[in-house]
Amino acid sequence: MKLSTKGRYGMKAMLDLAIHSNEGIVSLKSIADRQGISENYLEQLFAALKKSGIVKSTRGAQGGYELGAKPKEISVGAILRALEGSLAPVDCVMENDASKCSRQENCVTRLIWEKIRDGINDVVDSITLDQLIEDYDKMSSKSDFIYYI
Amino acid sequence: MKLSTKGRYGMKAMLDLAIHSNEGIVSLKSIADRQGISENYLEQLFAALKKSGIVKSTRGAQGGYELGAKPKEISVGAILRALEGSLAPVDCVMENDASKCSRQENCVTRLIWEKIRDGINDVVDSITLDQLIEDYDKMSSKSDFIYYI
DNA sequence: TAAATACCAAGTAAATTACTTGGAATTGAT
DNA sequence: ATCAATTCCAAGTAATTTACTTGGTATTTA
Repeated sequence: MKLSTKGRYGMKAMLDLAIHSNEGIVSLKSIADRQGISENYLEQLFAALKKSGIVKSTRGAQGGYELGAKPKEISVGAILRALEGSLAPVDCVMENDASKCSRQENCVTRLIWEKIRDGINDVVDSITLDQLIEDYDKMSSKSDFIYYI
Repeated sequence: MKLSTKGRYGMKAMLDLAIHSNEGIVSLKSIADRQGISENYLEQLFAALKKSGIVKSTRGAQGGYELGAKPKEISVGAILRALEGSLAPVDCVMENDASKCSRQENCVTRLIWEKIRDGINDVVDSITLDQLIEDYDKMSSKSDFIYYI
């Protein structure tokens, strides 16, 4: 039940992008340098994020990425699902998928998986990027030290 | 963010054990046969369950397993944690662990992981085996078909 | 025209998962 | 006393997944 590096790095990168987006378009190289993530690997993550409309890109020199919507409209859930796929704990309760097993109506353990799925979705969909930016600003103003993302 | 077969099979097996425990001690072979899981693999799962006190064993012929506590006292969370380890989505927010990173105090993404962890724990710790047995009994009485676990 | 960037497809080493194999130890039934 | 049924235990292994890397092409600005 662990997130992969896709979710972890992607979340860090998205927060980094959000925090630096007042400076205009942000290159992957700058995110990679600040966050200590491989730039080539970030490319793959941002391809997925772009496909979901969470970021938009500008090609060419001085190009880079920016948020695809307002921070308030981008949830942690959307980011994680773009990167990790459905957050359902087992395939048989994936939201949209057809891989539902034949036992679906009469399965007791299925009830458990649905509750876990809903619990996770409720949490991640209730947190938006702007809340995290706020958290970051608070930490920045309080601490003398560097404020990690 | 998927459960492994340990969690999935183990949960099924535990429910099977709970439902059949009125018939006395239950052998792994019988669980394996009913649930279509490899008996040898179940052994590994039950070793972990036993270590956590969730089941207790009787060796020798006519031996097997029984619940280590009343169904009401065994939560889905305890079962899943025995089999999968901590349900925290990333290592840095594992409940008991020392692998906390140096940034712990000033990390914004950490706040996300903690909320997800707490959301999952709240759900799984609130479901107990006796509730699932009740669900199973309800399904059994309503449906003409077989009532899967 | 050159540098900086996004975009793309494939390859790969390491780790993890999902088991299997081959036993030894224990116990109840005959 | 023996045998069959069981738990218990340690290793081995094939397949899959993860976490990248490599080696480009396309696009845009300076």
